[in-house]
Amino acid sequence: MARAKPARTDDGERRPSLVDDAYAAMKLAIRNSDFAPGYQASEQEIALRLGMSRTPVHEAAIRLQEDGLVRVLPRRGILICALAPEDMREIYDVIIALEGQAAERVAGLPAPERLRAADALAAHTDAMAAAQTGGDLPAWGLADEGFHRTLVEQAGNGRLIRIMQTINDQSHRARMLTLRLRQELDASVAEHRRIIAAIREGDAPGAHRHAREHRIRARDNLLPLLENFGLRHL
Amino acid sequence: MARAKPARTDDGERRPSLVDDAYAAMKLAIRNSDFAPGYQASEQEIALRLGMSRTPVHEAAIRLQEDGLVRVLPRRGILICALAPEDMREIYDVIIALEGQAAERVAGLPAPERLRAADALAAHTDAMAAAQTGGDLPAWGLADEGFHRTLVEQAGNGRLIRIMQTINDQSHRARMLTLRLRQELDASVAEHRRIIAAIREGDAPGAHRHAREHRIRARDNLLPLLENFGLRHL
DNA sequence: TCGTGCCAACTTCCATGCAAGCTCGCATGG
DNA sequence: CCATGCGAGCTTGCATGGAAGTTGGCACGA
Repeated sequence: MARAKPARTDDGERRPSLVDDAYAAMKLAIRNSDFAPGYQASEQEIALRLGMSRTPVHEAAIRLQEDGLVRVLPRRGILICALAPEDMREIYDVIIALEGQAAERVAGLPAPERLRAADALAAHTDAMAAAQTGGDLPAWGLADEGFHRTLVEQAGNGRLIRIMQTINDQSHRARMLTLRLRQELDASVAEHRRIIAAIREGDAPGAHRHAREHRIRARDNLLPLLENFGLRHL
Repeated sequence: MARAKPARTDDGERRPSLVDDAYAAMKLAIRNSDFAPGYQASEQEIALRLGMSRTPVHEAAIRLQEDGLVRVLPRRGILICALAPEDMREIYDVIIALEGQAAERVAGLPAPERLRAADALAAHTDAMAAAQTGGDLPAWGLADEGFHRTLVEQAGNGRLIRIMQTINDQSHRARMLTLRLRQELDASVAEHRRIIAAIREGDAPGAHRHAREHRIRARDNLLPLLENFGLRHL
């Protein structure tokens, strides 16, 4: 007989605690800019809104602070972090290094695995091309995100995945803002295809180089946009 | 008149809260293997030992879990994480990528700054050479650590620094264990000097490549040691 | 008008209480 | 002898209260 409230699911995962709920809710709110950067909320207020007491909210705030999304100011509240162009430079430096490494790893996989990975990456890239001809910008963004997430996941390095996840959470708002300003969507598709080709051939250094250069070009397109539009913090 | 218990120091830093104390104490205990990997402690017990209540210990445990040093098992206690050789492979992948990027950045700095950085790096490397001829292994380890920390710090990327700090905390125990097993200390000194030379010349790609290859070689020396000694978890 | 000091309201920090979940050992029945 | 059920004692999850720190506005004096 199935238990009504299993403390663990069958695969060993814990059921979400209130802390997890608060963490997820706050993270989502920050992603969607329901909590705008610079906004200073009190734990009490958030707890009330989420229908729980202050404790789980406080603990979730600690985790979010560790993720770099908020700052907990002692006795003053929770501050939603803003990003300056300088932060985006930092973030891109990390992305450039780690995604290049991930691509190299994927290209170094045994043939069956790396071909499967290449197929998955190609599917995302095809979706990008389709969205581009259809003029569907959100779909393009989603497919692009899928490509990069898949690339990192296929490298099979849990720490690398986790770091990239954190850094992507930080930069999500900036990506959304600049999506409609970018003029070089077709270049991305072409570069993705070069990365995929290198992976298919098992050309690890080539995959590394192409992934790296793809992100470097994206950075060099993005940073001027942010600075010219005077986005001191977003 | 100076206040007895300033809430903030003059440069805007917060005074350590009990949570910070607990975090630092537990982190140190893990570093020193006072808490051995695999050990399962109760928050109550740690709280008692540190002379505080469970709350700050619990919150510190959340931060340590975010750092990957412990796992908080619901209603069962705090488990000190162990590292398998597989984890070290993951960790080295991240180090290889990020330290290469850091070296590139430092080499790309304006001449005065990068020469100052090179001098600092050279000082650490000289200390390594001296410790080596003197047979002082702990001093060698400390100087080596100083070199790599300086290299990353000089790149001036806060996120990169933070990530490397976290990953170094994770691998600290493994480094200590293998320090006395390594046979190639002189190779490290030579490779460091190559990195420094590239930085002095402002040769960013060269600095990147040398830093990368230095860490790749170190990994290829280290991983077999761990596996041959049957260190399933440490 | 402007500067200064003080107080009230609000905030988090931390201790503690209660409830619920997990573990392990013992008793019980096959 | 072995399997099973059950309960005592342990653990943490979460709520809440008191204490202490921070802020902002208002009254007061120059």
